[in-house]
Amino acid sequence: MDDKLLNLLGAAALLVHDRLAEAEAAESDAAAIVCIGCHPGESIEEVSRALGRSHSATVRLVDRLVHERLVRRRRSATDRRTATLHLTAAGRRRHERLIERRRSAIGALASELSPRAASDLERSLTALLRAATNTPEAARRTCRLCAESDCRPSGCPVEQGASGGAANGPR
Amino acid sequence: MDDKLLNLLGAAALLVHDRLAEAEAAESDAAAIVCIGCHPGESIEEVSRALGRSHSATVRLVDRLVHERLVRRRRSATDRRTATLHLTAAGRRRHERLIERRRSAIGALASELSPRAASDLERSLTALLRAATNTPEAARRTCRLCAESDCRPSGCPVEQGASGGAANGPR
DNA sequence: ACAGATCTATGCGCGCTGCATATACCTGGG
DNA sequence: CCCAGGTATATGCAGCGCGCATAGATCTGT
Repeated sequence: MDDKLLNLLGAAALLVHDRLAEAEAAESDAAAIVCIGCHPGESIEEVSRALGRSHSATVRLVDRLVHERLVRRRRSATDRRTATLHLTAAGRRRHERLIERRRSAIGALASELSPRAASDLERSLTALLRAATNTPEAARRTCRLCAESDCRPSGCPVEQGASGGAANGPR
Repeated sequence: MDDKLLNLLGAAALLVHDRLAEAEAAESDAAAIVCIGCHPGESIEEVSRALGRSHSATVRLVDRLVHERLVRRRRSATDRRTATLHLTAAGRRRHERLIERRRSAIGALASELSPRAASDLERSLTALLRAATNTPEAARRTCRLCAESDCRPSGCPVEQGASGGAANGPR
């Protein structure tokens, strides 16, 4: 395996991450908004696994978002221990804004690519993501900031990898 | 521009970042070790710019590393305000270990790729990194975790982008 | 020689974290 | 029916790393 490729991959990941951080579209709060926005009704426990944070950290995180009137926390009807989380109208607007910022931050990078380079990149990243994702949990984690509506129609390679099948899910 | 590609790029960056974080080879302390290891004698101010942290945060960071006997802080002979930073022997060992962890974390991802996909990825990432880097400062920042010895021999696209030229630096 | 810039260092308060624990609730075995 | 063990949320606590504001030392140009 080519050591230079490893550096390129690491550097590119860092570059993308930095640009997202500048756009305030990276990590924690943003991921929670996206997570709750795409999967309404999930519990704190589920969100904490998708975010890779401890349960208590997620509790405080949700506290903050509730305090900012972005998230509503209700008790489940069927299991009165668990909370069900939903975005408020303001939360949905924030979600939209996050997706938009993410799109433009990454778009600013990708727009420099030639069509040829773009299709090379899409093919090779698809292979990388599919191979690296084994479980649905890992898929949730990897896609925790994605705009799912952009990916789903043409098939998310992360989810495909997670479902174990080679191409399009279990047969 | 294809919105799906944006998601793929964002997800892959997150995946790589998470794997590096698990390997404790991401951010702050690690970046400082690599930074000082590759550019011995630099000042706290220079390191803080490469890391993208405030000056005071970098002072405390260096304090910690000095306290762990990984870094030596001396005063410059020519400018007695500035500190010159160097790794100790233990620091160099840590540097080696970090590079090794990073290599294996990213290698575990990249090793799944077919030779064809790997060369596609290398070409397209090279284009991406070159286009996204305009200044030497940005290059330092993007490469703050790289194993420079792996990249330099065959030309780092980040540095080439930073030096302003289209291909191989200014003519 | 003095003013302003530059570099390092520190006091302070804040925000987020994980650990340990408390409380509430569900589930299954007797 | 009741109780033990598991699960989910919430909270007290202490620690860490951060940035802001500022102090002190040193350089540079006029």
